[in-house]
Amino acid sequence: MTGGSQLGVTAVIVAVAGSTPRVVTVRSAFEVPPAFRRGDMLPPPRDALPGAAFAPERFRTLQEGLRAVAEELSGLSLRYVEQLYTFGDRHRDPHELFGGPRSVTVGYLALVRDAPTGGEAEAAEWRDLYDYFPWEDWRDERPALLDAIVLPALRRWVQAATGEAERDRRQERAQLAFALDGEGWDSERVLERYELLHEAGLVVEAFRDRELERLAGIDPPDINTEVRRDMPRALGRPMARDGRRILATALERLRGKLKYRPIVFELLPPTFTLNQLQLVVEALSGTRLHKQNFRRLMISGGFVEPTGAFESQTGGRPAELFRFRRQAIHERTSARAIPEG
Amino acid sequence: MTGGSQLGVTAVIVAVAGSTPRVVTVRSAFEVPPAFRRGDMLPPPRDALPGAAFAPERFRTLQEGLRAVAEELSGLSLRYVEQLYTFGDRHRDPHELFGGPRSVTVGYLALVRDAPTGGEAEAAEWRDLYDYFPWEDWRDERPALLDAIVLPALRRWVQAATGEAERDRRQERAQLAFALDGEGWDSERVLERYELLHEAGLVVEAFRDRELERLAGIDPPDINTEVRRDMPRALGRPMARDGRRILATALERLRGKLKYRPIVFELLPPTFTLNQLQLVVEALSGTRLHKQNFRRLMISGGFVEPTGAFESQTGGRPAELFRFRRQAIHERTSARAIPEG
DNA sequence: GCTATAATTCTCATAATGAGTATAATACGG
DNA sequence: CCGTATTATACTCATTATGAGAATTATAGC
Repeated sequence: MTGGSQLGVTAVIVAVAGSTPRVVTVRSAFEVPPAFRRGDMLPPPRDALPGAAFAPERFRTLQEGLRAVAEELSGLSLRYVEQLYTFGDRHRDPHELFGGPRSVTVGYLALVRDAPTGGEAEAAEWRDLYDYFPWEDWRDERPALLDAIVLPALRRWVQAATGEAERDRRQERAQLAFALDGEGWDSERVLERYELLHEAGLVVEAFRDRELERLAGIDPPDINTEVRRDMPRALGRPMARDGRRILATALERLRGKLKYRPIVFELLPPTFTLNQLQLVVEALSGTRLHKQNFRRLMISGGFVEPTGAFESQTGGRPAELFRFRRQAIHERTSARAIPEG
Repeated sequence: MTGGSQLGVTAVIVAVAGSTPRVVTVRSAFEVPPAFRRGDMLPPPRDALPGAAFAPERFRTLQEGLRAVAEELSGLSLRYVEQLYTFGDRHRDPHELFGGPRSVTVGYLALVRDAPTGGEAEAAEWRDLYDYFPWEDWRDERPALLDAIVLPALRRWVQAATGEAERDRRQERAQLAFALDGEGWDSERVLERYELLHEAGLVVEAFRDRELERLAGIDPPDINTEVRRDMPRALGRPMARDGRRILATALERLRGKLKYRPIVFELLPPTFTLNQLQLVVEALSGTRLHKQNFRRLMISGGFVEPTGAFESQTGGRPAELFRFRRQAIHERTSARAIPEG
């Protein structure tokens, strides 16, 4: 059809265990056909997002196709599923470089309750989300690698621009995404940051993509590759294909939605303490929240109601168990769902 | 090629002329192959959203493909383009009913400055957005057709449910989308409302879809069809295929985004009065805003700055011309972009 | 100069927010 | 049984944001 494009679905399946946000990954297939392999290549990334070709004859909707992928892969039945974005850039799948069709995939975000630990299905593995984006976790402190690695490298990248106009553009983008001058980090700009790092040659994928283009006989445009073989993974764990781009899109959407829709509850058991709830929100937003104000917003905002039961394994005063108020979805639509401080 | 699916792109191109929100439509092709046509069919809807099959060999990205569609169609060069959603439900394109492949389309929202009136390109036409969703325009008053037609019909639909559980589900959905009991209309739930009307058989498309399934020899599930040939278009102007669903998705996104990102400015000339700005926001949000507070938010929120020039064709005191402050994008990310009252 | 019209500025009560301090209920070591 | 550490929960307060409206200003047309 249409000169060959292949449609698939890709899942970003997220859970939070305690205060660790986790995502399902599978082992990646080798990205380079045997005929093109060479001995000195970067090892292929082990992690990929679960996905499959979309089979229209089997499924009434794309989302059904996605649910099937998740079930077949890990036995997980997804609670909350939301379409994210459709990725169709040229060469997003390396197979296209070696004669394959254009690969287009519809990315989905799915939320599940906690992570079934340990011995689950074959290839599926849960990984810490921040392994892929260490610069996004500001819960304990401003991530050290920002000042140690990212910002200096970005400044060099800005300076290395040819022409003043291009330098200004780079400066503005770096400022907006990474708050170069220290003020104004926007926790939601996850995708913008990842794409900037890719463009500046600071993630392993940038190096790999260039190498693949060379192998395929395309002369890649010369990008600034700070990343060498000897410093792989300095900026987060890589993923196969454009996996990290899709993952960044998911985290960005999640952080944005958290603020005005009560979706955290999809990640929690039926009853929970306010502290558990807060830890989950913090895990995803990557920031710390003011405990008392968080509690105030949840209760007076009508998001939760007390059950009367208590949890006493707290180490201090027992905490009351709450449940989500489903009617909250109806009321006060423009209510914020998490406070700032 | 995974059992045959056809990938396309579809554009929702929006402009606002004065206080009228408009969208580009093209003439629709006949939806039923000649061999299946019958004399007593509903006339095919004249309006369709512009779109085309995606040609991967021509375009590096899906968005490039979309821009090309828009240019070839109307000579429009799009200022602002945003991917909306990918539509891939079975039978969304009637051709699939008659042996065609599954049709999947990536919908885009595009904003352009004003509408080039009159003699534009071949098939393209600008139409009032609210022709398709008359129940969404609350600027002058609560739309009369809500109480006259929609709510009574929805109540009948709720009552007609088989089984109490299903009735409760319908009741809750109708309440959430249309504020059945009078309180709590949420201007953002555009898609939910359209889909509910479709499911309740209150838009012409519901009738048409059933008719098409009959023609194709599929026995359609019996839905409640309030809509008859003799009352077509009572609930808005129909569109070919799932055009109105895509359009509803676009309006919903637009209304949502308006609240926290300064995108209105994409629709305005470089300088404008605050009244013009307000009229455009109102045109899209479908509500009236408090003039003084709107002004306060725009100025103190840093979205606009005065130019010193004035517009004197106002009929009263001349209004100062303002321009958009691009830096506003950087500052205060969580700032609201329109006030409530 | 008077009037109609619309833009603009100001005022004010109320609610929401950010940041604390104070108090309550448990476990545990002595 | 008491004191202490620990965590949950309640309460306070200053500041800002919001919704609503009155008052003032600048034009056009008679």
